[in-house]
Amino acid sequence: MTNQELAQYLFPDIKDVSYYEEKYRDRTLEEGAIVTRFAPSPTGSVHMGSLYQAFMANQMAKQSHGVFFLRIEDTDHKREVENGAAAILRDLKDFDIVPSEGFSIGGEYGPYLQSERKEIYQSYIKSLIARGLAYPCFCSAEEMDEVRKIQEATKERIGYYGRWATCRSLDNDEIRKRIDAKEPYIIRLRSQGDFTKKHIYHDAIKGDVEYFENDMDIVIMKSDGLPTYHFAHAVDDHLMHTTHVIRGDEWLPSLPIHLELFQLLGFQAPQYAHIAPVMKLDEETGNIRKLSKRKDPEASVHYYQEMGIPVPAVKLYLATIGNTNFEEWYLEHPEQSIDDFTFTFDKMPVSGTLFDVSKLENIAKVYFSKRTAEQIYEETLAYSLQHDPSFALLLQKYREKTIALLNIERGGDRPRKDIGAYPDVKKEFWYMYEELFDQKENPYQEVQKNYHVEDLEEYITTIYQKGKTQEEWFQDIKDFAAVHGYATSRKDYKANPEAYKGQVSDFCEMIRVMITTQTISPNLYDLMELMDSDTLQKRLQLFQKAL
RNA sequence: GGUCUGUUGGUGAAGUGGCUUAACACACCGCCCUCUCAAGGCGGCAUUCACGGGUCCGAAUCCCGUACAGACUACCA
Repeated sequence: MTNQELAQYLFPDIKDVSYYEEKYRDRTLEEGAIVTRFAPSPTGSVHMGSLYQAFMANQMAKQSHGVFFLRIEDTDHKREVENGAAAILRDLKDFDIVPSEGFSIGGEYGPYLQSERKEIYQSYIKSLIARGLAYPCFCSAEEMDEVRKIQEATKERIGYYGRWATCRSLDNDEIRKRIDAKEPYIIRLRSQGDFTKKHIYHDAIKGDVEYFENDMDIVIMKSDGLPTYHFAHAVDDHLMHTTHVIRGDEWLPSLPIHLELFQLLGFQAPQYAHIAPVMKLDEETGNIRKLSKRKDPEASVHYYQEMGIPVPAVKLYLATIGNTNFEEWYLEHPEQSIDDFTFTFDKMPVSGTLFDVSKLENIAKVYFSKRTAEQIYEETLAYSLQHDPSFALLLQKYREKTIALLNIERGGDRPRKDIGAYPDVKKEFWYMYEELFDQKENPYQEVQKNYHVEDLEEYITTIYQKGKTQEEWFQDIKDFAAVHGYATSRKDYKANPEAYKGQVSDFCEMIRVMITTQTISPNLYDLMELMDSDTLQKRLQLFQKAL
């Protein structure tokens, strides 16, 4: 029995590869357009590391007027999660990463679900068998375990290659007999590689990497008739005309396999770009490791939605770690957006990036500082409706007041930067809502100081008036403080601290603590302007009682 | 065990043989300013680029070795 006859016998109804080559023609795109993809397994919600990859791939395609498509790699049904693919699509959409083609979107290079491409893969496997470049293998899992044990004991390379590849030399007629006898089998590649030959591949991100030719007769078709990742990757990315394979660097070690597959199949290999993983410091072991979906809450993209960190801030962070020169560029062009920046592969980090939470926070704060009070109000309301309904009610009740609060020191060259997430609005201004203030028992955190409450009472009852300008207001405080023994200049006070009760700033701190219970708050003048006189009186009495 | 990749301050990092007495950003600390809080400004924070050799007039940058970390080594992707 010849190889051709064996191929025909194994896959009698499978079309010739020329059919598919004809069907999936070259894309017509402009010069330099990047065709790339996001190709996850349908295991449910997207992981931060995957989102990062999808984000970069999307930017690369977009900026080059190329294509970013979504392919679902569901060749392993054991891993599959119900509605996993839909969850992926939704997560991507939440982050404004919208493929232009692919699963549940459509396109001319589909189907984009690998389990629906079985005949396509088999067509190429058939051609490989016909050319003697693939063969059925009947080795059982138990046999393979035995071989591995021997290889471990003798310290040989582990795998199915060379003299270990026992099914490699099976006679075609015997193969046929065993298949007729319903013996289960898989299809392996008949590797032509030589493990002693070393080459250099230029990865778009990693640069030159050294590798030995692959000589493993890897499995290309499983006993269920579906391909393995390696084979599906080669066939799909060829037929879908992917120019750049952007994927995690855990794939780097299988590069030799993929290169050989492309070569034996007669395909032009794509440009590979292996992305370094997002890492995290494991507090238990003290080691750095890949961010894990199971162990780390921040690995889930939903975490950021829960925490109230806006999507654009997360994307800004991804851009920051994605291209090392992005951060500086953004600093120089604060009014521009991510899409105005041109990402390049060679500016992507080569080694793993530690997930930097404080950096994210800072980026979020800067992001918030550029938004308007109305925008923040609306978004905080939307967030609170889901996560903090009672606060949402207050926001609705005091809409104008809240916007006015959010407007304090907003805009201009030096905006405040104290809101980094939606819940911060409550943390920042809770004391301005009577309902929340009343709920707190003994709220004052800073009563250790020797405050002169009698001065405070006098100031509130006789001096303070709403409706003045900030300059007038402050002049009043200064005058009052001076009369009551506070230093009006820092230098005076420093020169002779014994002579004063304190500085004007100490007097102001007292007012601040009385109103807000804390020593840090937005501009006191604005807060007082937004508080009615009854409330002010109440706060004064409460404060006196607390001291 | 084997193969591959990486290693620059607390963190992200720039750096591709001389312009580096190692940018920039975050964090932290200090000072200044605004006669309030922030914001802002200035300064401090690696005399040294994991370690050991080598090449060179000259190395964080090139080569070799060691250590450490990570990934892969499935009919998982």
